[in-house]
Amino acid sequence: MSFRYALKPFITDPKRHSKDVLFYDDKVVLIRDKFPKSAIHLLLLPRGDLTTVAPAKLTKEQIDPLNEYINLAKEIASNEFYKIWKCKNNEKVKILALLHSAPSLNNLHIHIISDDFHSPSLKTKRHFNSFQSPFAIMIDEIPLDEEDMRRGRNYSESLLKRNMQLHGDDYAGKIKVVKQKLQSEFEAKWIRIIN
Amino acid sequence: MSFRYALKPFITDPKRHSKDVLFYDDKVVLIRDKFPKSAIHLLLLPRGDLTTVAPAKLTKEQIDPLNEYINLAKEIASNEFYKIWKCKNNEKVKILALLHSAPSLNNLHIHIISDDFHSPSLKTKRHFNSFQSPFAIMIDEIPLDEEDMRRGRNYSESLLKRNMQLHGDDYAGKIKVVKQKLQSEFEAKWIRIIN
DNA sequence: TATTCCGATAGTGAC
DNA sequence: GTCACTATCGGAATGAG
Repeated sequence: MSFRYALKPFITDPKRHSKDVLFYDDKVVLIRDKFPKSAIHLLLLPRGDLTTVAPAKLTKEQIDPLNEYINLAKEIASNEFYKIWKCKNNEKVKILALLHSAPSLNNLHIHIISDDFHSPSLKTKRHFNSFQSPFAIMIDEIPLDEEDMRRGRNYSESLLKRNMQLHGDDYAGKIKVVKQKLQSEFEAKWIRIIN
Repeated sequence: MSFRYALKPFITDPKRHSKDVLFYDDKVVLIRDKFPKSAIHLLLLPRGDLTTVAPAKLTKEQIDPLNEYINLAKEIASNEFYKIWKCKNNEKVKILALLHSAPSLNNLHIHIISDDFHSPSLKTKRHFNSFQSPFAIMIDEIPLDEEDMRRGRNYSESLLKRNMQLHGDDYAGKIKVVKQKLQSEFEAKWIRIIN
């Protein structure tokens, strides 16, 4: 089987992967991303026919029934985050729910991810842009407009190659600099809970 | 002093560098290249006013008096080569005399080099193209035509970035493949003399 | 185009 | 569109008693 179906075993048999599964029922499976791009990074996997739908083609009717699961997943992600990190100034962690406009894994998966992007697995400009450019389709953007260019694969891929932008600053392709910036921002806000 | 004058000490004081100097008189110094790009690679350094002339601007009147030195240098290079290598089929080693059209070292230097380009110091496409493209000005091409594009630095530099070509085959930028090819050709022809 | 160091970029293969 | 590996490509510094 191709790497493009790496998520399929979790959908078909969540019990077999209890170590990585945080929640499941007959509609969804919630797992930890194997290569987390933030301090907390989960994937919400619909189990039914939805698993074959392209993110850019999702309809309101398809996404609405998932909203309660998305909120649940955000809550679980938040709890997982607070198991490890404590805020220095009483702010709450911000959890995003989004889809990649041109994912490489074929089973539909919603990213549930904290907004820090501070992680050893975030290594490349593509990683960064897949969350910090319009390549990331926020859940509330669904359904995409009929003319949205992210329906086209070529345009979506071009978004991954563009210069990295953070807080309005252009970092070109300097991922090392971006990662240092993200790290110092994270460390300014969060402190690890010793356990 | 800038790296661009790395050859100057040899010209001004050849006695001080006897380990690297194979011949000198009041007109020239012949040294081993510090980063040889072939089995044998020497540099012939004119000592007088010629040391400041750009290779592409050399005149016939300037180069003619050097011809006997060039022949001597080729002879010395050949002898040095045969101290280490023996041909498997009685062919002679071919020694080239050439200049780089846009050298990075400012003192005029004529490369005296065997035509194998089999050396650990030949590492990059630029190295290869500096000898195996028109960037290499053969001694008998001097003086260059007035319209020769190699008089322009931009054009000369572009020659270093072009695809590598060997025996009419295009190797794109694949220096690893080119080096393997050069190595097998060298080993097919020459055998090291144990000493 | 001198080298060297570092980092960004690009192609490949995975079953 | 994934990751991991390898290799290629690209800029910057290089000294200075």
